[in-house]
Amino acid sequence: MVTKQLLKGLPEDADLRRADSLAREIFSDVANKWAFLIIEALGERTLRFSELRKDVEGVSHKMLTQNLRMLERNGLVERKVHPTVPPRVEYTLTEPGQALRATVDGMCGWTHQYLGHIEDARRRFGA
Amino acid sequence: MVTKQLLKGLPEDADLRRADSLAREIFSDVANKWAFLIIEALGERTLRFSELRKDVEGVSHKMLTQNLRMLERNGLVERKVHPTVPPRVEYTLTEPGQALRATVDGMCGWTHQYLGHIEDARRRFGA
DNA sequence: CTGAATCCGCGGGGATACTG
DNA sequence: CAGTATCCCCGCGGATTCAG
Repeated sequence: MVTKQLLKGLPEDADLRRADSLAREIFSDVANKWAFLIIEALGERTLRFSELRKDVEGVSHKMLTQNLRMLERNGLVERKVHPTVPPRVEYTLTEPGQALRATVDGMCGWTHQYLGHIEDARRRFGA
Repeated sequence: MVTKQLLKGLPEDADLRRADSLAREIFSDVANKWAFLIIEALGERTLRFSELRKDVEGVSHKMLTQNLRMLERNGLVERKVHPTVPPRVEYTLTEPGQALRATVDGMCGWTHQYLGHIEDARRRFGA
């Protein structure tokens, strides 16, 4: 199983362990609510900071910048600054970002599909 | 786009809004690092609490219980208690859980595939 | 408009101890 | 072994301010 190797750090070899720890780090970075919502919001579009702020409901100024920096650092979004006044900054998913979006979309679909199941489960759990 | 409706709460109709807010809630619950790692660890296997604790590296006792409760509440994992002594509790992914695992697996694959890209991006960002 | 920096409160989350 | 409860602290994350 590919994921076992990815996530569990078999102590075979120094390089493998490095890659593995890096992978876990990336995983921790990206597997968070805001990152997902941002990726989803971007989709195939290019959006400005302020537009993202509106689209990603409930995100604070700070969290948005923070996550955008993180995504940029990992090469998931590209940040393009237009040196106008007032400044205009646009964010776009890179190819790796697009690839991950497929996963996020999958999760959105999943949520839709199982909304009913989940509501039921919650009712049952309430007891 | 299905996800837009899912994540942005179009104010059409009361039921739609309810479903949407629920969806966002679920999304917030599940889109977190520990939940993903737990789902990944469970895979097709059934694991005991202590086994999970070992497999999901770095998770604390508290976080594990907390996330397991959450996943159980949402019907993603089934919790089976064997009334023996000492007690034995086993966790298994339900069908919805399995379905979501496909997504999580996708993300693991993605991480593998783009490890190189990401390392490069980080180096570039360092400047 | 974008974003860095600062302040600060609250809660996430670890450690520990205790029950069944 | 599994789970709950308590304590406590650090850091997330919101609000605000200042800069470019």
